[in-house]
Amino acid sequence: MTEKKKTRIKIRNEEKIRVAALKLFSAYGFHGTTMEKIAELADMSQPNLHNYFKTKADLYEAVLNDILTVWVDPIGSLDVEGDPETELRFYIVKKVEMARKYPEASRIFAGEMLQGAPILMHHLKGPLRMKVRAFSTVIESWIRQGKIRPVDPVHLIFMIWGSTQHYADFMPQIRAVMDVARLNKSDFDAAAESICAIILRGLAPVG
Amino acid sequence: MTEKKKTRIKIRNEEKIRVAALKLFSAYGFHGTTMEKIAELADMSQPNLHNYFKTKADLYEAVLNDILTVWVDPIGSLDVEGDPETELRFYIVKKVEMARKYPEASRIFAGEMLQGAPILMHHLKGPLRMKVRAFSTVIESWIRQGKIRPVDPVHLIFMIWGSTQHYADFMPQIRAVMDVARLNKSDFDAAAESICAIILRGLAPVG
DNA sequence: CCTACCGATCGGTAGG
DNA sequence: CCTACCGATCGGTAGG
Repeated sequence: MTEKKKTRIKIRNEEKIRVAALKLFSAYGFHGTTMEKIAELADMSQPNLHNYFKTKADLYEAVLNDILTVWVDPIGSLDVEGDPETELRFYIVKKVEMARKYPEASRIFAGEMLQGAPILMHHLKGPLRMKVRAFSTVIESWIRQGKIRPVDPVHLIFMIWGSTQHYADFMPQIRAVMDVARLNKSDFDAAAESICAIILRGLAPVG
Repeated sequence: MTEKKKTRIKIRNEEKIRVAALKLFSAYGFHGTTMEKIAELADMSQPNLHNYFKTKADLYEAVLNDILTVWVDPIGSLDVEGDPETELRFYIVKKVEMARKYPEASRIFAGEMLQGAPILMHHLKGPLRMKVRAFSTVIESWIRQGKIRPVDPVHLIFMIWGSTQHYADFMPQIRAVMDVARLNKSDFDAAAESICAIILRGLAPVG
C-alpha cells in the first residue's frame, strides 16, 4: 500500500516534469532552459528532478518522444479509394487543428529541425520517410486516374506541412501582422479554409 | 595613415565576427552559442570580441539587423498594374531563391519567432505589417477586377511564406525524406515550380 | 589586442 | 526528497 502510493506520486510527478519541460523547452530551447526553472514549474526541488530523469538531455529526449506520438503519428494516411478533395481537405484541416491545439509540440519540433535534427534524424529517415512514401503512392495513383493534376507528391506534402505548421511556429509574426492579441479558433478555421481552397483548386483536374 | 590602417582592420574584423556569429547563432541558437566559439571562428581571442561588440546580446542584435536588410527588405512589392500570375510567380521564385541562398538568415529569423520574437517584435508590428498591407491592397484590387479568385490576402501571404521558408528551416527533414545529402539548385527550382503551379492554378479565376 | 582572472550560473552528485 | 556543495563553463572586465 505504501509502495503503491509512492508509485502513484512518482507517476504524477514525472508527468508534471514532462509538461513543465515541454513548455519551457519549446519556449526557450534546450540551452535556454535550466533544470532549476523546470523544477520550479513542476513544483519540485532541482536535485529531485534527477531522480526522475538522469540528465537534462534525457529529459529533453523524453519530451521529444512524447511529441512524436501526439504530433506525427496520429496523422492518418490518405485513403486511396476516397475522393481526393475530401481526403486532402481532411488532412489539411487536421494539420491546422494540430497547430492550434499543440503549438508547443510544433515549436519544439521546429527548433529541433533548426538545429539539424541531431536527435530526431533517425525518426526522419525511418518512420517519417515511410509516411511520405505512403502519401506519395496515393497521390500518384490519383494522378494516374486523372483525379488530380500532375504534381510532385513530395513537394505537395512539404507545402501542406509548411503552410499549416507556420501558424504555430511563426505565431508572433502572425499575431503582429494580423494585429490581434491571440489567435482564436475562427482564425485557424479561416486559415485552414484558405489553404484548402487554394490547394484543392490548384490540384483540381481541367474541366 | 596608421589610423586608416587600424580602421580597415577593424572593419574587416567586425565583418568576420558578424559572419561567424550568424553561422553559429543560426545553427545553435543564442544560448547554444558561446562567445568563445564565435571568437575561434572569427580567428580572434574571446576578450577581443568585446572591443567590437560590448555584449553577446549586442552582437546578436547586430546580426538580426543584418538579416532584416538582406532577408525582408529586398522582397519588392507586387505591381498592381502587372499580371497576377507573373507578379506572384516572381515573388514566389524570389522567396525560394532566398531560402536557398540565405538559409542561415531564414533559420535565425525562425528561431527568433519560436522564442516569441522578443527583439524583432517592433519590426513585425511596424515595417513588416506595412509590407503585408501593401501586398493585401494589390491582391484585393486584383480580386475586384476579377483577375484572381476571392481569397484572404493575409492567409495567402502566410501560405507563401510558410511553404517557401520551409525549405530552409526544415532542411534536415527535407533531406531525410528526399534521401539526398544536399539540396541542389534543381531541387529548389522544382520546389518553386510546384508551389507556383498549385497556388497560381488555385487563384486562377473560373473559365 | 593579449594575459589573467572575476563573479555568476548551471548541471549534477553526495549523503542522509 | 532535501541540504549542501562540487566542478565546469561562460560572459565580461582589469590592466597593460
